[in-house]
Amino acid sequence: MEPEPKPTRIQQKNRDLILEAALSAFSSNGFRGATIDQIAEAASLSKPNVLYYFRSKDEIYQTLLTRLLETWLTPLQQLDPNGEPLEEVLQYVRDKLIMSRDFPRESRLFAHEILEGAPQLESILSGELRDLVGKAVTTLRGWMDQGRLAPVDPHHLIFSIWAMTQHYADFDVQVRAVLGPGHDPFAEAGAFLDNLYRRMLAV
Amino acid sequence: MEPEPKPTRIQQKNRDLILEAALSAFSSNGFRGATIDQIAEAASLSKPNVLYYFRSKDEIYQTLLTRLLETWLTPLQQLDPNGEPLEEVLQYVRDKLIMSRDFPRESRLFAHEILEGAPQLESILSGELRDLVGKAVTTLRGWMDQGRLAPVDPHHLIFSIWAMTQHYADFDVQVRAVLGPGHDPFAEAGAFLDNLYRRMLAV
DNA sequence: TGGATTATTGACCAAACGGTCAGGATCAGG
DNA sequence: CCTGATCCTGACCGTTTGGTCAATAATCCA
Repeated sequence: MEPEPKPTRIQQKNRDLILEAALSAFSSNGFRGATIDQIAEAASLSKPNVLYYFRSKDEIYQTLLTRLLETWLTPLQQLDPNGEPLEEVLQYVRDKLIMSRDFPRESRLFAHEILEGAPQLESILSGELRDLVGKAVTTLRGWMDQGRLAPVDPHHLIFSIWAMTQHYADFDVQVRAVLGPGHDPFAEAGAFLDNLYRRMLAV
Repeated sequence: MEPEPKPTRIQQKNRDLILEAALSAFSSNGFRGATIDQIAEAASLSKPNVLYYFRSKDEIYQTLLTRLLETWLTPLQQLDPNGEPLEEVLQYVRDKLIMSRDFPRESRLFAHEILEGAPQLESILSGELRDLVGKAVTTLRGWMDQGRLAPVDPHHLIFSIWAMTQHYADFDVQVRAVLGPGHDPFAEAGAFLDNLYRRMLAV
């Protein structure tokens, strides 16, 4: 095993700077579209200096992706089997919409990765993610069997929540262009989705 | 005005070949991720030959995008104000889901473009598209005012349909990874969405 | 069939890109 | 204040990429 020395103060700061800059770059241009120069400039570092902290562009991307994945999946884990079914689902929808509003770059980063066939995430998708979703599906199906939630396909219920909440981050330009000025997409979406899932899931 | 000579047989064939190859390349790698060599190989042409038919990579992309946009927006225009409200909406959902199933590359091409801020489409989004959506919104609102459809925000109703149907094309890898083998995502989604919009919109 | 038009390509170019390296600046600890 | 470790950079390298061009091949039509 390698000693794995603890990072110095400067290392901490610069690694964070780089990852922050990389998040912006990768999320708006995809992996291939983003350049190290771009990241370096956004982080106010020289290109060789960026490559002093990360061995390659790939390593920056990989680090960013895995570091963000956990955060991204947290809300789904908070679905409480002992809670009030409808309220639990609505809370999940709210959480996901808030994440789209407050962390649109993260959402777009994952969107890019999946769109391009998820070369880095494939194993996680059909591993950790599948298990996590599996648990949620069991919980949801339990509620439906008990007659506390209208019976719908639980997998597709989850997909629908992902699709509709992330849409407001990933397709933000389109949403705003179509709505025109004088709209607050996220506020309106909050009300719309609350109503939608109440109607769909109320027994 | 330029004479604009009519294309020869060979021009017709090779332009189509190139656009077909470009659709595959751009949809799976985005604009920057795709290369002219890649397109040339997929079209079984040499790179200079590709550039003989299109002046630049940009021109290929632009041509592809505008040529596909009309097809992409057709279903929304078919919303008939004189039809049965619920049935009209359900038909639109069905049409959009079929397009996701049969033309996933087109869906991903647009997804990439919007994700990256829609540099080429911005004017269309807040022009033609906004108008088109505006008409549909008027129709929907009319139905709701007449009490023939449950009252929901028409704009976000349309967004929800886009989000949920295109999700199955754009996030195909994720959907399949989470579902595991032995599933037909599009068939299941068809039933799920039919039920969803019935429950949401029934008076 | 001949000559003009159209189609095709190998060789090439400049810019952008990911990455390396030797050497100098800075910093932390004794 | 010295010394070793960490930090930083200008110059450089090989490759990829978008695009050009002169020359050759195929096609068309009078």
